[in-house]
Amino acid sequence: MPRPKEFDPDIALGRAMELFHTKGYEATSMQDLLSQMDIGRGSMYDTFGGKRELFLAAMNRYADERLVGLRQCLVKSEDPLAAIRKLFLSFSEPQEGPCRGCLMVNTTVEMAPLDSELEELLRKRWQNIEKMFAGALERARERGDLAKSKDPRKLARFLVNTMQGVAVRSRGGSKPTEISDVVETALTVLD
Amino acid sequence: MPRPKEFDPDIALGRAMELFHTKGYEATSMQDLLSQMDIGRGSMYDTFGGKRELFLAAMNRYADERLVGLRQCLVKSEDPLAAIRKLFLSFSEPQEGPCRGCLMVNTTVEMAPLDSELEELLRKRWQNIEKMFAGALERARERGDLAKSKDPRKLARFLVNTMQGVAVRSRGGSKPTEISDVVETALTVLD
DNA sequence: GGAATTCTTGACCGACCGTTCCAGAAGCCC
DNA sequence: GGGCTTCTGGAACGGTCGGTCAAGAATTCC
Repeated sequence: MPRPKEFDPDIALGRAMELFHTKGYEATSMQDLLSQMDIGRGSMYDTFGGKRELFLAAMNRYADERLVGLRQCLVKSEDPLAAIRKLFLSFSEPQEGPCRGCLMVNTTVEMAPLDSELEELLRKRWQNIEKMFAGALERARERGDLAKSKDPRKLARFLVNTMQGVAVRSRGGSKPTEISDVVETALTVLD
Repeated sequence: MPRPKEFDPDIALGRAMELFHTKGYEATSMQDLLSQMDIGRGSMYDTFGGKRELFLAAMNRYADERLVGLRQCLVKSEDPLAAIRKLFLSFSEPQEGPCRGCLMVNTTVEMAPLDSELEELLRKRWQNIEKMFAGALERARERGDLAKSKDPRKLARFLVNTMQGVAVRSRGGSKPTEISDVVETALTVLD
């Protein structure tokens, strides 16, 4: 039997995720990561493989967590339209800590055109989110909360686009009132 | 009198701008820049100062050009609302070359939280653009093309947010039809 | 206790980073 | 042409990059 690891890979990955979220891929050095994860170089390369692999793992974990959150908010909700409204209005609440935006958006902007594998991965993730919104909107339509004339998929794409824009603004340091203006206006398309 | 430069700083800056636009700040090396700009190291540092200064110059030039384009489209238009519609619909036209998005959005995402000087610069730029939209919407309202109940500044923020989202999607490799869905839906808030 | 296996630590690697510097070329004025 | 000044090209700088590797510590099985 092998000697057990002295650190928890999940915790270390979580710390790496935070760092990538804050600084992006290129601006984060291995030394940054190692000191933040509090493990040695060897442990890092043995466990995760390398910087790129570590980043991919962090990205996927972030996306998974976001997806779970959205699913809980959208799919399991009894009133999908109200859930969407609540979700978007929550974007304009002031958040603790520095403005980091959304790691998926940050990565799409920083790396998608330069890394076709990552681009494909992100495309599927965004599609997945879009489908979740489309499903919720479809349910809202069947419940009679959304006009029959509306196209759920088109609306879903629009909502995702609004989220992406808000993520940019958020990372740019926009004040909550500005974001509030945006989401309130965006939500009027559901009326 | 000094010996004249053998290269045109404007052209060199334009080439640097393209490279930064495509690859971002961190992922672009001085060697990349020098070979693309086709000048020597010394000339570069004498003329522009360094990588960061070069980037700032490139950013400002890009923002200036974008601003001029928007001004021509929005401020000088006789029918502001139609101009806005035309502008946004143009986003969904297929574009030549690789998907690079918008340098202002890319920089906001990559660097704003890590560089307070750049963050402030970008904030002013975005505000400027927002004001231009707000002005056009105000004129549309006075012309009777926009309902009196609409808030031009709120709408302007929303439109800028939509642009930012579209820039993200564009850099992520979205197809024109997807972007078309987004802008068509977004434009319905003007009705 | 001894052997086997795995984990940890940190020295070390070549490559590349952005930057500096200088010798020489090239233009202008007298 | 002589004397400036500026520009050019490339060598060289220290530092840091991501990654490798080996020696020693720690754990389990026999």
